[in-house]
Amino acid sequence: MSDRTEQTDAIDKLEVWCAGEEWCPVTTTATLIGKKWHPVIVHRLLEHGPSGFNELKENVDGISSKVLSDSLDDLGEKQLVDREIISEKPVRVRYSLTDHGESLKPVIYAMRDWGLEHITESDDRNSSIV
Amino acid sequence: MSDRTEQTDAIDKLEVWCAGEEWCPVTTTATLIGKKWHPVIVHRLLEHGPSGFNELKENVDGISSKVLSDSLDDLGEKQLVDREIISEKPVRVRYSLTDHGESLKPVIYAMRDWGLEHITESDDRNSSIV
DNA sequence: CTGAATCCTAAAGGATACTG
DNA sequence: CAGTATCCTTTAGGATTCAG
Repeated sequence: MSDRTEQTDAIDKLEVWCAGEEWCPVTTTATLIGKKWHPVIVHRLLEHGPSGFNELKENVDGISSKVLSDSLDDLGEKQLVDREIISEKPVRVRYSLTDHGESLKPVIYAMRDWGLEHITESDDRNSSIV
Repeated sequence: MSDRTEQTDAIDKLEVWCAGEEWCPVTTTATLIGKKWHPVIVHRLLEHGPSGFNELKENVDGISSKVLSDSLDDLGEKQLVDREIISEKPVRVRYSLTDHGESLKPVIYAMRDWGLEHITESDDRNSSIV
């Protein structure tokens, strides 16, 4: 209902965070996804689409319930991820990216691409990425 | 001299970090620049080119000496930033991006672009990015 | 000017167990 | 299935001071 209000709050927080300088767009983004698991979670949601809790946990791999839960809360507050209850009994939930979250695609994919290139570099030492 | 060795070490660390899964390129990148100030530091070096310590500190703005120093050490270990002493007396140092660090440009710029778009949204509430 | 050394606090992350 | 609740450890970050 009052999702406009919540969003405004989130944006206010950002402005505070970026104060001290003629605010920095890089910092803005870093603040949102600069947690250990955030980029991976967003990536998995981009790749696999809307997912249940445990499904997501499997895909992320290595994350504990608590941390995943915390991370999803945080991503929710930041309007990047949406949580939808799709069944009461048994409880079934579906996490998906909001439009806002979806818009991070270029960032996440840039990260993915960089990772791809630079790990390859170690396997394939003679590749000349230069 | 043995910079090849150091680089191999850094990459080994990454591989360890990414173990537990058929390694994840997103995580790889997140591990490297997923610290509070790392993206900003790299960004400033991209924008302003090679910089002295205090110059960099000014450009980053809001960071303490200790944290900047720690961050630069870390970025150095990861072969993203190079440190060069250009004068002994008085001590003058120049930090610059390695090729490796320079290659992060698309990632950092993707972050910057996202930040630009999504803060504008708050100033200019009626803009329809949709 | 360029940091290193200390000390401290807050926050993030993780292990484990349990619940509706 | 989808979490919460605890508890604990680690680490990041920050303030301040000192030094080459």
